[in-house]
Amino acid sequence: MLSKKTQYALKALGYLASKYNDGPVLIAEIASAKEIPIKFLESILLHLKKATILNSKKGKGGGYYLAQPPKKTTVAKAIRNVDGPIALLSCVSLNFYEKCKDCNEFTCGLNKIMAQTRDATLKILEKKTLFDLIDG
Amino acid sequence: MLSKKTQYALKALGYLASKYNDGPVLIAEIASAKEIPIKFLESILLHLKKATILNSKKGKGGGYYLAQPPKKTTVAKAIRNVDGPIALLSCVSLNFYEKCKDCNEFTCGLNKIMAQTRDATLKILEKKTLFDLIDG
DNA sequence: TACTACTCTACTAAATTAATAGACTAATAA
DNA sequence: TTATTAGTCTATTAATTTAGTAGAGTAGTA
Repeated sequence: MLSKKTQYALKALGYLASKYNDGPVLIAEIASAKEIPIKFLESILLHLKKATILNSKKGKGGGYYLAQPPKKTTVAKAIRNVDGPIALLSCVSLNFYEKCKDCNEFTCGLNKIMAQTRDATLKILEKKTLFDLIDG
Repeated sequence: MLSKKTQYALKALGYLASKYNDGPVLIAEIASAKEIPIKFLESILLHLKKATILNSKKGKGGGYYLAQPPKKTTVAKAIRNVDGPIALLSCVSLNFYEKCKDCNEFTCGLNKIMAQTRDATLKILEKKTLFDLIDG
């Protein structure tokens, strides 16, 4: 399951995608539109900015906005940045790989199943973008 | 990511699948073969028994064994029994559904994406069985 | 009837997740 | 140039989940 934090992140990104072209959006506006605790959202947005998914503008008229057009950022990238691995096991993760301490990946039945699952999941999440997160 | 508990469960089930026809297997044997803390494994196996995935026999010559032939139990069923939902969000879970408090499922972009992901994942995990967990 | 092995309850420790508080810094517009 | 607005950052806390441990009890089998 995705963490609450990731759900908040995706909701916020969907909202910002829908407001793309409207200039910076206040944290407070996103928080109230999507019912996210404002301070928690603040840290999430900051994190996404460091990941170059978002940009921000300070001062009056400032706020957060997508660093690129909505269709340029995949949902997979967003999830990985907040939650980490998408795969169900570290030993089949492409971006957060870690070897199992005691099992041989060439003979491990579980490894094979989870690798297939990962592929099926990524086939979708690597194609979906922030544009697809816009409600409608 | 699957919890450690679920990983242990799947490893143990794979081991029992490989020993199907050999009669009951001792908890201690499974634990040492798969490097699982024995007391922790004990509680996992008991849980799987209550879920009718395993049976056990007490006394000398006793132990745990699969309640059905390996190909009769799906990996999806095993995961659900230990970890709970396979879907990435409760609002798209088939077996552990819970409504999001504030979003409309018909218009929610995230919901649609996650439902697709769930379908892709289940297409695999509902077909794979404990037989596929056997190392080789 | 003694031994073996599963059963069950309760507890604890560690890690992760979720959320909050508050001081600080930078940009903007008047 | 200064008041205001809004993002930045650090630290802390609370809640929940996960992982693992201990030990007494019960039941089946040879």
